[in-house]
Amino acid sequence: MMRPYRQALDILRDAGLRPTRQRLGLARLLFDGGDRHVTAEHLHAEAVGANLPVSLATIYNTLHQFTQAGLLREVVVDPGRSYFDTNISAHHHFFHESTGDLRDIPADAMEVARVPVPPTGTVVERVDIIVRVKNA
Amino acid sequence: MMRPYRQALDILRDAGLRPTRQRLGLARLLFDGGDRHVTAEHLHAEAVGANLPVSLATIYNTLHQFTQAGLLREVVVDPGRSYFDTNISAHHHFFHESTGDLRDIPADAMEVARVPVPPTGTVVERVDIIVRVKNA
DNA sequence: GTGTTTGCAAAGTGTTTGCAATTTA
DNA sequence: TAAATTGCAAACACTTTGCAAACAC
Repeated sequence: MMRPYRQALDILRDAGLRPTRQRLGLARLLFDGGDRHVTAEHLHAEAVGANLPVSLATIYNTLHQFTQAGLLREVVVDPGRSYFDTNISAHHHFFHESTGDLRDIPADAMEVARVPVPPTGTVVERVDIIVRVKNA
Repeated sequence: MMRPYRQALDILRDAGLRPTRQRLGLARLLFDGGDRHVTAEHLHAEAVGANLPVSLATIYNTLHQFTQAGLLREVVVDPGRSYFDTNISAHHHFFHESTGDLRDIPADAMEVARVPVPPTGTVVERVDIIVRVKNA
């Protein structure tokens, strides 16, 4: 698998982030393959398991840098735990609180009729829909 | 203002919660007046300011007991901070990340067309819509 | 009296920060 | 070599827990 390396390199270049070993490795883990939802802890375990020694501090730094660069999107569904989503296009989420399972709902699978006018002096940044599910 | 006391008492009775001084006081702060959004810290400060000495531990206990009793609803909008909403009917929220301002959107002010089928083995618990706003 | 509730202080989570050592360009 | 990045360990914010004292019934 050589191609993902090149891709990761370009992704970082385009984002103006210096392509360090850690960032390259994390970018490959995150952006190779399909859409992913990760927590810092989760990504850290995965990186270490993939022979990419990274500190948790760097994981946090990187997740925030990637988010700021528009490569990731933070999803708030759980108090006290942040999820990051590699799918940055408009879409929504299913969330299973007891399992922590988070998965995408394509934007066109649901539709919001009439977004209300926001409070004076503010503008809408985005609309997040979380469909909370539990075991049947 | 004597009436709220009676109301708070009944609320606790109906919920099967022993009407202690702390719970009565907090119930009055929360359910007297209109809909409110509070954090634990916020409610604690308010209680202490209202001459109701309560420990933060009790605030947390009480917020969870009230939530479990269906008197409050937890709103997840901010990683690392829990909001509790005294409006327990179906509705949605505006959230201003930089100010922490959280306010209700009446259920009938927006409409979700087509809620997608949840993952196998799960059922929809509820649908939360958060309209994230920022300064214009 | 008996079981519940409270409050303190300690412990726990997930996250951020300061700073010296390392790495990149 | 100069500037950016890493990683450790300490610090943080918020929340939970253990347990003895206080309280409600």
